[in-house]
Amino acid sequence: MEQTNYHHGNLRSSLVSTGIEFLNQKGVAGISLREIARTIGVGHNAPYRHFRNKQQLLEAMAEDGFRRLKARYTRLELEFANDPEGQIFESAMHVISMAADQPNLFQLMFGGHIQPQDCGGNLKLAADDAMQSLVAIIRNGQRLKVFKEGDPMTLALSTMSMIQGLAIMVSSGKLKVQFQTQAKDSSWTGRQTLLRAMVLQLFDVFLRGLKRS
Amino acid sequence: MEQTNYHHGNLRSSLVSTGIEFLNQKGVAGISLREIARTIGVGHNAPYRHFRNKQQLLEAMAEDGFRRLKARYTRLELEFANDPEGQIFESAMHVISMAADQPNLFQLMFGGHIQPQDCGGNLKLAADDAMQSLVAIIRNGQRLKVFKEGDPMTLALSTMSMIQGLAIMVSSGKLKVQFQTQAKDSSWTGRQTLLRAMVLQLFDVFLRGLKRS
DNA sequence: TTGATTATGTGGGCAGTGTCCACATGAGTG
DNA sequence: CACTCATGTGGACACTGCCCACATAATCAA
Repeated sequence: MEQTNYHHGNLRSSLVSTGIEFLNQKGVAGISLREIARTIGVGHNAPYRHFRNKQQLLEAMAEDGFRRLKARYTRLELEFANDPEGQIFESAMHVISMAADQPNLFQLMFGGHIQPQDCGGNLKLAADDAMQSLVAIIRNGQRLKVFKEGDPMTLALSTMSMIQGLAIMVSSGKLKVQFQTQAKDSSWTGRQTLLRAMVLQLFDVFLRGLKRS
Repeated sequence: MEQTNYHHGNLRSSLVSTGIEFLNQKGVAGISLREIARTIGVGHNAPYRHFRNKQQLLEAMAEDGFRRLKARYTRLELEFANDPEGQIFESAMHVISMAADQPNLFQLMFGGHIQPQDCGGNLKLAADDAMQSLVAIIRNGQRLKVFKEGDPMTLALSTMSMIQGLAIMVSSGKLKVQFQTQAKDSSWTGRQTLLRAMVLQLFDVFLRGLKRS
């Protein structure tokens, strides 16, 4: 009897998870507190015991996404130690494949639906952590003479922008066409390798620069 | 008597423009067909004579944004002829300052709220035009030996990603902090020059590459 | 054990929304 | 003038977020 869902139980987490399900299926605009409560099998007012607003539920869902993102970041940071280029590319790849797999969640996280200053700092930290990791990676890469010199913050912001941009293009479907038409193999791993190849090309421009010489 | 707004008139364009006003003030989620109709002074069903859906009104508003964007693009393309780097930077600057001035409109245009394949191709063209312009600029820059060689489409996609990423960071307020705290001069031109300086720094990383030499 | 307090879930209700419907009105055309 | 068609009107329905008072289960003090 793990989940004592009789009359009480682990709501809140149920709300968040089925919320994310609905998010993936019907987009941010298609989310309804009442419908979530209905499918969980609970009164239409139960969610208000765990979230003050619909907005707060959305923030909790986004926070869940940020948390997963950060967990993976730190794993990659260890896995590719002493390979800053690998660290950065794999981080980018992770964000981008998340944008490909769960475009709506990505849109919720980065589309301006969330105002980090509203919720109790909990979310703001999660969102900033990625930035902190990036700065650290850049700094390490500069020490190893892999990345160019200069203000690490500026370099990190540029890198973040590039990653976000790629992810946005993927999540909004502007890149999907090209790597879907090629994809005879429609399995997840198939799509993943194609996506990887494409991002590799596009990210290389960023690493080496658009200008000549 | 330009606007015969008595019983008939130029609705549709009124709907779009006051729609954009509401968008700027209250965000995408805060837009209500009924409220728009109410403030225009028209029945709550009048909009349905011009748009099948709320969605279609949103698309029309986004299309308006795309149109303005493209108009500026072609102007810049002429103004900075034979200066591909200038063309690209000014294009980026334009997108980004739009993201700064009207973050909600920008979010509507690129945040996944619009499915270009839905509306009658009219919007899809407007959105793709920017891409076409970029490819042309890149090609010209390659001819002038300013940009590196390689598939122009790939280079254009990278550039587009970088621009989008910067714009997203600005519109979602992740960069606002830094260039607002510095801004003693809070006038539009003041903010604009600060924004310009910041983007210049960040974009330079993209032009020269993150890697060392 | 018992009794009170707190956390959690329930139903009713209200204003507001998007969308469908039948109807009204006005402009334009034969 | 009559007819048609584009455009605008009010009514209605299901649905939503959120507020209220109330019910129930868990927790804890005595």
